[in-house]
Amino acid sequence: MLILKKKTASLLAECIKEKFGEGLLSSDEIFTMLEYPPDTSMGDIALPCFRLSRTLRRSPVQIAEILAENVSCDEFSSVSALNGYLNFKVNHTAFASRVVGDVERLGDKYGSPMNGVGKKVVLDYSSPNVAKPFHIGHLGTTVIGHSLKLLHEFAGYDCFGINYLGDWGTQFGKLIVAYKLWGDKETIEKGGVDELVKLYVRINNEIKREEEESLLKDPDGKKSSPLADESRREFTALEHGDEKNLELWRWFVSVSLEEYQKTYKQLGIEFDSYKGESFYTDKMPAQVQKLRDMGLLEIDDGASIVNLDKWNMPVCLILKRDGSTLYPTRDIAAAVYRKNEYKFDKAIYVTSAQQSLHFAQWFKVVELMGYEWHDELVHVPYGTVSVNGMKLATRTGNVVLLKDLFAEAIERVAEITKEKHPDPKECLEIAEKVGVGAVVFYYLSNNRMRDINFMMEDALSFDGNTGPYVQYTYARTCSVLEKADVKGEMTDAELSDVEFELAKCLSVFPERINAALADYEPSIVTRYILDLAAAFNRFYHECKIVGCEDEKLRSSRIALTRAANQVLRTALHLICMQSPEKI
RNA sequence: GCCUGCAUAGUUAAAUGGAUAUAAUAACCCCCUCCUAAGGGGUAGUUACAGGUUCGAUUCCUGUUGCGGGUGCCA
Repeated sequence: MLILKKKTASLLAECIKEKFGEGLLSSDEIFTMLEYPPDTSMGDIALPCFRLSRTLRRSPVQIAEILAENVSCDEFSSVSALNGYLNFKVNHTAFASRVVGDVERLGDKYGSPMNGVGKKVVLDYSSPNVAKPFHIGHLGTTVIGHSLKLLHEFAGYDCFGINYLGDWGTQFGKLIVAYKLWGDKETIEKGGVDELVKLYVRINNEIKREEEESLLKDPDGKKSSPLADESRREFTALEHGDEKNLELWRWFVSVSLEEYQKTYKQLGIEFDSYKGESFYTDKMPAQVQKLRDMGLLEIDDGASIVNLDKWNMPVCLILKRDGSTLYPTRDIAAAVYRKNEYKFDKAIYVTSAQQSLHFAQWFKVVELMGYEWHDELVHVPYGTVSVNGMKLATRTGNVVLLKDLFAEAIERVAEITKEKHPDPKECLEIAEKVGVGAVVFYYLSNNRMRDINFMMEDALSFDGNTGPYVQYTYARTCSVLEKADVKGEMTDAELSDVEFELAKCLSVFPERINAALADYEPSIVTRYILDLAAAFNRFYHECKIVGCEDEKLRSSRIALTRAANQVLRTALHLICMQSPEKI
């Protein structure tokens, strides 16, 4: 469709030159004015002539009429004027042949803009905190991040996915203390992260209790807790390389990671690096020193800050009063390390929109430090998740673990699947793809900036605009192709509207991919998939494919089905979904 | 206070400044002797408010209201 639009634009530019005079409008200008009519009965491509009215000094209606009479080409079956719009109807058969031919020729590269070749992108996403629950709140960064990675790979970029694990900080002091007091190796090896979380929650409660007690004893004094003090000591020991604590820490990390891997595996996600916060601890002092040397640091109330008044932002804290580092410090050090190590052309950070200010601040600091690559840093924020209308809160227990969510989805799907697929192994395989896919699809349907209210019933439903619907459609294309007697290729058989609409939908895929990349917006792909699935299903219902008696038409229809199959598979992959051949 | 995001059928969501604002869902009604009914078709129902820019505004600007987030020693 893109090519046709370009061709239309140059055709129009020439015609305008001829009828209205030299140098009025370039082909590129006209191209941006072309659009798709809301109703296909009007046409397939349209040029609104209102803006032309001033430069061409005629009424829009007249312009449309003049152009309609003077533009023609064999790609169009008709060119007509209507209310100031110039409408082009595309020749069905020729157009479909070309589109299907493109898909056939390019295969799983069809739709790729290929503008990332030779460039490198690092993506920072998912990044759960070790020994804390991996819950539904992490779904956004995980699937948006991975989808963006896949999209960039599709565009030819060399991609590097980083899971910036929250694997450092005072919580490990607490965990070490809790483990020494109440922990038990076997229980944790068996229970995994859940057991670590239990220990963490328990010690936090204990600390809170101790602090309250201390206040009761001495209402005017500072609250104190021996356990908290002990935790700080243990973390300091860890920082200083205490071998015993290091060993425990490594173990906590590996236990957590092992469990996260299971979820990642269900999603088909692999990371290229798991370098977490701990990795960058020794890389911060150099950056702090650089800030100091450049005179960017100010001491305010004992803390070291970078003043950002000029940019209408609050100060960026670099060092606490006690000299310890903060989140921005680590992010800056990590960015510098990654630039040197991976030589990225773009670094993408996928986090909740709550962190938008934080990113704006440290991006600015990086700029002030004179790193010329500051404009290669991109923050991709997304809206807050709530579940069934309630905010996520560990305290109130409104926390849904990702593994539980997926398990629930898989179980529900299996209920239906087992009727069609009695073999338990096959049933489970399908249920896993469809169950996980349902959740992912539901999440990625939304514009990422919108706050999402995760309604369990909707996320796990199978009707309408859902993951199961599109996967089912994909399986349907597979089933048709399996039954087809010939490979199928486009012929000169006359095509009806539904067939043409399907071809049109296929032709628009590259444009949607471009839009998704430009906006860092996977939901554009998700919505495209729905359009394509709907177009295919209508085609499927109205047209007999393998049973079609006209040999030429059958061949064309099979070819169309194969093209739909290819594009659905490509698109599903780009939003982290599997393409089951049977459902 | 300041900064920032969001506001569309009962509900969840679409709509590069363009034509009659799309879908899904819930409700009602059709379609399996037919390539997978997790499907297709039909009926009914929407742009928070007030201005402005424009030939034209759901879209851009200003203000109001409502909800969310951020705002110096958490990440």
